[in-house]
Amino acid sequence: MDIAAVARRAGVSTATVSRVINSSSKVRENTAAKVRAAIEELNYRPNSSARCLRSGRSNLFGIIVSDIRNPFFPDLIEHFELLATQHGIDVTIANTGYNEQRLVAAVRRFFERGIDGLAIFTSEVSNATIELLRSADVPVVFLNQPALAGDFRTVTVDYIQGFVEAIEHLRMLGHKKIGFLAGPVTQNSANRRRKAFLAAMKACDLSLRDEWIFEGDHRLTGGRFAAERLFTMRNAPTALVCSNDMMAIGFLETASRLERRVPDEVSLIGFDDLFVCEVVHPALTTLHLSRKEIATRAFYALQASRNESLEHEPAVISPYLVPRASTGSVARLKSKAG
Amino acid sequence: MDIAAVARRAGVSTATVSRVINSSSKVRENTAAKVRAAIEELNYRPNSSARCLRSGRSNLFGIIVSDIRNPFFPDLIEHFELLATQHGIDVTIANTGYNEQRLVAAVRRFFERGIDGLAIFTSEVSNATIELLRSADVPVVFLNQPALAGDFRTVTVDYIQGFVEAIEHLRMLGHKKIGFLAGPVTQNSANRRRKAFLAAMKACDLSLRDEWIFEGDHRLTGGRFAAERLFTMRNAPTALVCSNDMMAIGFLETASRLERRVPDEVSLIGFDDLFVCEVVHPALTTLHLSRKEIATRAFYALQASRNESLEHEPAVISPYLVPRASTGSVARLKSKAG
DNA sequence: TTCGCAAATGTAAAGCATTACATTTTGTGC
DNA sequence: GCACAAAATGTAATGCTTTACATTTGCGAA
Repeated sequence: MDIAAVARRAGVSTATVSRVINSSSKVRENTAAKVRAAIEELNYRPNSSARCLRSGRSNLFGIIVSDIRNPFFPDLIEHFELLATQHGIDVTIANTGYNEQRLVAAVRRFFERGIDGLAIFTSEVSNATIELLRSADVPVVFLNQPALAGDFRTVTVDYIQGFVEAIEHLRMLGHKKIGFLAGPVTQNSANRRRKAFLAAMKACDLSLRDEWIFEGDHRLTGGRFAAERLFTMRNAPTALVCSNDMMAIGFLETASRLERRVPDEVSLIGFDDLFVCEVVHPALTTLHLSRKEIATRAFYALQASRNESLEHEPAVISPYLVPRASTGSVARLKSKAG
Repeated sequence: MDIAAVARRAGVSTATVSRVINSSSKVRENTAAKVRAAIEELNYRPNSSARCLRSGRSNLFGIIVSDIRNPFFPDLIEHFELLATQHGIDVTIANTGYNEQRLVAAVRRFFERGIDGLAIFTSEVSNATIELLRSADVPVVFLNQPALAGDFRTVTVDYIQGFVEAIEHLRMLGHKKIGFLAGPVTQNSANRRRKAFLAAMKACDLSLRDEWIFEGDHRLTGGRFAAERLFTMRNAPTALVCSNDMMAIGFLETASRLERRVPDEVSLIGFDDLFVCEVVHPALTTLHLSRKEIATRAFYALQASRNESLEHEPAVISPYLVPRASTGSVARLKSKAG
């Protein structure tokens, strides 16, 4: 059941069979039909190792995420995979668990397999990794690494605009003491969010105290710790914006355990809009970030790289606020306190 | 940067280099060291297409899940991938979205890539698919397809035992009118859960009315609809066991929207123990199903197949009850009603 | 009918690692 | 120092497809 068998059966050469399979050059319709019939009858499937070895193309895209347990990423994966499959491209996935070592290992493995494109949806990207990526001649697209836009394609999120929207929303509700639950300093994507938040606060003419910035880890745990801290500090912020939903959800969980009420005691805003936001209590106000759009932009960026179409306009995604029950008027809060 | 370059640099033949890489036969330590040095210096990485083509081994396992958005599966994937990586095996993932077509397509693609093992964590498995799997000589392991245990390795969940535990728990709380929110009839795994629930009810000497069985889809939606039905029916069950957590969570969401109280008006039990169970309101009582154990058993089943070790004992996983806030005493319920 | 050109098809090399088999080296016992 | 078995290494074929280049076919014009 190799290509030679098909060729014999169809009474043509292997080259012709190959041409039919790849539609790489014209074959008379008559001949093509015979070949297709033979393929069908023998139930032939080309061996992708051989194809990849010979042609240098694998028809395989790699996608690397930092935390597959964060529902943000499965969404991203699903959209990306669907799109790729529609284009006849396979996708292979790696999860780093926020670990740079695992990222490098994954990149190596992918390169050995000769992937044709690589989407990196993680933030822990060291210089060594960048070098590694540069050395291989493979199209790469990053999420939220605008600093790399010179060398690689990028899809970035307009965090500032998103945070401004969140802060405006809180201000309308009367909040002035707004805190931020940040991601780990070791991740440059988390740092971008942090900086964007500061910039947004400045843009909104609000001042931010150092002790209103809480350090987190982008997982549930980070939110849990932050809640314990916030509810025991004096002069706590009346509203907290979180760097992602997972932490906001962890915050809610602990708040509920401590019998503290959101938004009555503190208003909370997340980031991402995971499906869980609708089912937690109270439903979480958050900034929606479209996974479909990110996946689509990333995918086409890779396709464009492959086709040497060199227009290099970085895609920018705008999040937007989805108001739910976790944010409330500061007046209500004060009346309770007083 | 092919193997010949390494061989030249180390002053040996390509065969020797290959032997060092694969530790396939003895090489004098002295020689091996030279080879390793050459590999290091040239930063050589073997081309996996060539290896796979020649050896017939790809060092690649495939894993297919039915719904990557259901947090159950990312957990499974993470554990499986971690284990595989530790054993030097790559993992490639496909998501079917409960669609049999996509399952078949994924299997085909995987076979073309010459995967060495395939873990199928989906339930929509048709006979045509079984045939396809049988025709290829690749180790396969299924989750919850005990009917296939004759032909393939399987990991199964002891649903009956799990449901008995859930029902006993409810009975202790005084419930006798217990309903079931089932998964789609088109999935045989869902059917197994349904049958197991019926068996468990019988084992507990409880009777079950037909109208207390709700049809769902194993996603949030199914739970939402079920809640709307249950809260408007007369003679509704006082407790509801769900075929999975996603539906239970959808149920909670709609209950909250309808301002109906769980467990005051109805007790709710889920299945899986997703991370969200702790953060929804009320926290969801559920049956914990260990993803780590499933992943581990499945992985070693594949490894065993590869090594021709033919002991064929199907692994059985026992879920256990995790009581949380969504189940309550029926007395409390009656006092409210009365 | 014949010529010439473009289109279609065929031939065979190449891509890179593994491995059966052949050959050389090493080490042991005398 | 020699013979011989065992261990280490080398040679070259092999896996399957793609593709550069060579050849044949088809077709319109003369």
